[in-house]
Amino acid sequence: MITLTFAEENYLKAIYHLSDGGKKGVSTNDVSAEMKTKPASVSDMLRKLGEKDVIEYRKYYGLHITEEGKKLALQTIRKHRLWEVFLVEKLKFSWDEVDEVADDLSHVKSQVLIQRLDEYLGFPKFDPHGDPIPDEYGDVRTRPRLPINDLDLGSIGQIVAVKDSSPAFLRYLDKVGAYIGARIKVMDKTEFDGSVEILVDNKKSIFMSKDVAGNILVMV
Amino acid sequence: MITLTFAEENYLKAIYHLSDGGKKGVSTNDVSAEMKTKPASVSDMLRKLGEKDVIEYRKYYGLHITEEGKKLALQTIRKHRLWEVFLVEKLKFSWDEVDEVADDLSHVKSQVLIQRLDEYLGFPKFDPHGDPIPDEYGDVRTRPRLPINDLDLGSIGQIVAVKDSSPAFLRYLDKVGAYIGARIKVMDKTEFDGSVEILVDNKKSIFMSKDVAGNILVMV
DNA sequence: TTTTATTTTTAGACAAATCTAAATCACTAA
DNA sequence: TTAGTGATTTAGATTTGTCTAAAAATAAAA
Ligand SMILES: [Mn+2]
Ligand SMILES: [Mn+2]
Ligand SMILES: [Mn+2]
Ligand SMILES: [Mn+2]
Repeated sequence: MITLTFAEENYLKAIYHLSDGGKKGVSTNDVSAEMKTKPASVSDMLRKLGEKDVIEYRKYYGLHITEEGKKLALQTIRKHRLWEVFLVEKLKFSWDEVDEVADDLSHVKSQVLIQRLDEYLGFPKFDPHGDPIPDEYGDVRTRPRLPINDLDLGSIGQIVAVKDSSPAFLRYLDKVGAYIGARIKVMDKTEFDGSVEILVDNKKSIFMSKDVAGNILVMV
Repeated sequence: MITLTFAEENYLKAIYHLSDGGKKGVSTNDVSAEMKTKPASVSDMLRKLGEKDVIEYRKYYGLHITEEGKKLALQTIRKHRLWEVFLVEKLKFSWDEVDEVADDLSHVKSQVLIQRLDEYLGFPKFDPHGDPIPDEYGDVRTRPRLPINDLDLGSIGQIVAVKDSSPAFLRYLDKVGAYIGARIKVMDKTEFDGSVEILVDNKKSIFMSKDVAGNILVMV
C-alpha cells in the first residue's frame, strides 16, 4: 500500500490539476509555479513521487501522472471538496474563503471521518465552485461544460462552475451578481476584445472581459 | 506573537494536562510517557519550549508551565474539545472514537473556523467526556467534581465527567450502562478492595472496582 | 552547426522532529 | 559520605522538506 506524506499529497494534487485529470504532461516549472516552491525542491519531490510510482518521471522531460497517482489524488480532492461543502453549507463561509481551510482539513487522516462527513452533508455531488466530488472509489461524474467565451450570441445556459477559484475572482463574481446555478443568456459579443454581455436570470445584465468570461463555465 | 509548531503544540497540551492545569511541576519522563517519545527527544523539545517562554525549564529539575503557555494550551484544548463535540453530535461518532481524530483536526490553523464551529454547535460548555470547553479568551468554567471513590455510602450525585478517556475505559462504561449525565446513588462500599456498588437512574445496579470508581467524576 | 538562453538537476546547507548510544547529574541507600 | 542507580542531557545520526548557488542538459536563435 502506497502512503504519501503530507507534502507529497499536496504535490500530487497540484500535479493532478496541472495534468488536466491525467491527459497533459507537466514540467518541473509548472509544478514549481503551482506549489510556490523552487524548481530545485520540485526536482527532488518528483524523484520521490516517481519512486512511489504515482507519477512517471523522466529527468529533464517532465512527468505524467499514473493511474495509481490519479486514484490517490482523487481521494485528496474528494476530501478537499467535501470540506468545502461543509464550510459553506454548515459553517456559513463564503465560497471565496474556503480553499485554504479545506486544504488543511483535507489532510486529516481518518477514513471514517470522510464517510461520515459525506453522509452528513447528504452525499453532495458538487463543491461550492461547481467542481464534481469524486466518490470513495475515485469515480467522478463529469458533466459537459464550457466557458462563456465559447457560447454563440443569443444562446442560453446555466453557470455550473468556475475555472479560477481565487478569492479575488470569486468576490468579483459576488459583486456583479454571478453565481453557480444562475441561468444566463448571451446578449452581446465584441469581436475586438472578446468581451461579452450576458443576462442573468432574465433580470440583470453583466458586461465582462474575455478573461472573466473564460473563467465561468456553463452547461448549455 | 508566539507561534508554535505542530509538535510544540502537542507537547504543550500534554504538559498542561500533566501540570493539572498549572499547579504541579512536571518531569522529562512524565512528558516522555505521555507523548510516547523518548526522553532524549523530550529534553530537546523542553529546551525549545523554554526558549519560547511557554514553560519555565531548569535542566535536570523539570518544568513549570507559564501563564503564556497555559493560554496557548487552552486554545488548543478548546479546539480539540469543540471538534470532539462536532464528531459526536453531528457525525455520530461514539465518545471512544473521537480523541485521535480531534487531535488531527485541532491543528487546523484558521481562527474563524473555530469561532464558526463554536457557533454552529451552539456554544457548548462541555465536551463528550464532560470536560469543560475554554472560551476564546481561555477562560474555563470549572465545576466541582469528585471521583465516586470519595462519595459516602448512600450519597447521590450525577456523573459529569471521566478522568480516563481511553477507548477501552469508555467502551467499558458503555457496556455497564454508565454515561455522562446519569444520576447515581452509592449503594455499597467495600473497604477491603475499594470496590463500589452504585445505582444508576434508580434502575440499574453497577459493581465497579476501585480503579473504575476513581475514574468517574460526579457532581453532588 | 554553433552559440546562447532557458530549464532542470545536483550539491550542499538548514530547520524540525525524531531516534540510539554515551555521558552526566541527582538522589538514595548503604 | 560515597557508591550506585535511575533520570536526564548531550552527541551524533536519520528523515522530510525546503532553500541558494552552481553545474548540466535541452531548446532556441543565429
Ligand atoms: Mn479548493
Ligand atoms: Mn472547490
Ligand atoms: Mn480528547
Ligand atoms: Mn474530551
